[in-house]
Amino acid sequence: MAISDIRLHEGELNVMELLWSNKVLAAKDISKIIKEYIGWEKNTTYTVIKRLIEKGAIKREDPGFLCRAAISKRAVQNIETKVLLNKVYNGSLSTFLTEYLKNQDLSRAEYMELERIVSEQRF
Amino acid sequence: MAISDIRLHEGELNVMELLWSNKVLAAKDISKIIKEYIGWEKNTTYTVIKRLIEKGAIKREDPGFLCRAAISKRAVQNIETKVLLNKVYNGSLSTFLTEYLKNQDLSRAEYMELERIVSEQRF
DNA sequence: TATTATATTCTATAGGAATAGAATAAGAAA
DNA sequence: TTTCTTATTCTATTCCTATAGAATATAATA
Repeated sequence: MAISDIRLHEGELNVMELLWSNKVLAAKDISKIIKEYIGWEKNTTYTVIKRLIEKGAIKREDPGFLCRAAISKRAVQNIETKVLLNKVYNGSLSTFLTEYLKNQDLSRAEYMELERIVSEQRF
Repeated sequence: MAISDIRLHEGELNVMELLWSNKVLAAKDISKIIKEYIGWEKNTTYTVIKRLIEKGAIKREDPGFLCRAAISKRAVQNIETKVLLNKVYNGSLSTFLTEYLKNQDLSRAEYMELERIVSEQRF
């Protein structure tokens, strides 16, 4: 599966977020952390980890059942964003901005923030 | 179900797009159009229409099994966008712009277009 | 009105996602 | 090395999506 085809959903992101901030984590520790913060039974976490490995989003290293992200957060952001743009904005970032901003009630300060972001990125 | 809870997926959007551009359409016509453009069997389309009615995205009017969108495209765009922002951008539009733009290789012209959009919306 | 065609509903299958119990394997402790 | 605990895998349930065949109802027409 090409990286650009890897789609992750809510549940899987819980695990990935941990890996994105921790480089490497043992499956058992992931399951403990998630048990604590999200409440999943360890089995649930293992099942999700398994699927993430199958999808190619996690690399498993042994011994220790160590998990390492095999896809960057940035890549996931890009994929998900493209999916959204294609889904309801005609695939276009401009359309997105035009339409979405219309519906938001941003303050003047927020607009200035956006302007700043756009112009900064330009360089 | 509150409108803001209505999430639509690809298949359902095929139908909704038709309704957003046509005000009212009979189910039978929707099924013909979709059969032609997407290839779905009429039964498939009817099943999807049924689900959309259950979800509250379509209002059915009889006689004639007329369908009318009960949720605007704008609303769907907003919902889906919020979902994306929450999913991978921390719920923040600024984060989205910052991160996403980093990964795009936009031309100078495209940036100017974005700047224009943002500053126009401001008024 | 009997027949045919079309519209509509019902039912069903396969697959993915969410969730976790049961079973087993491996490591720690006695 | 036996026992207990923890880690890991297997199996299963429910729910949703995608898809459409079969069945029925309705409308058109001969």
